Amino acid sequence: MAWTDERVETLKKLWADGLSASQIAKQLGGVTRNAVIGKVHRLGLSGRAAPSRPARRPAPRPAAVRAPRPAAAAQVNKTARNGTDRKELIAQPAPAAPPPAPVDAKRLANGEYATVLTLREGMCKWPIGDPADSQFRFCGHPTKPGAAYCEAHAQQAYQPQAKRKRKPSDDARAVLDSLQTLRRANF
DNA sequence: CCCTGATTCGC
DNA sequence: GCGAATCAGG
Repeated sequence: MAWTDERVETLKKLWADGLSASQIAKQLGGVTRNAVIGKVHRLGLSGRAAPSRPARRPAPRPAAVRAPRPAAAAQVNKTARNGTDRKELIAQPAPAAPPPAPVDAKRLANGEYATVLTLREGMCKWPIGDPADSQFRFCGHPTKPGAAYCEAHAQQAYQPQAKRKRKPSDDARAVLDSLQTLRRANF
């Protein structure tokens, strides 16, 4: 992607607006943040009014002492690095409904609870109780093929990040609720 | 680890 | 001139 007059103007404006090089690169498209920074320097735009952080100016490294860059290794890494740089952000769906209450552990055919020794594929691996306690066991309810947890605990385990945004007081209540649930399960 | 800008140098 | 690789740091 060439630096057309229009793209250069956009670059100048966004840079003056205080956007970071990576943000400008995303907005322009077809360039990396390195390309943007390189262009900024060639245009003589480096050094802005109010960057989020002042750019430090350390002592320049002596070129003669600097280790040579391995060109071959650079080529190998190019694809992966570009893939990382161009990664697009995907909009997150709306938060899910609150998770259901935890389930009681399932008893096995012999009346015991699932332990680390008896837990099998297809059994919910949700831990219940203190792992150091002899009463420690696993949920043990059936899972979908390949799933680590039963439906209820899967919802508990895989909550969207967004819906965890609550008031601190609510978080404290959730902790107390969890402790009471554990007590009920163990004693 | 995420991110920031700065610099070098092969192309 | 361009920008990937790298550096130096928050």
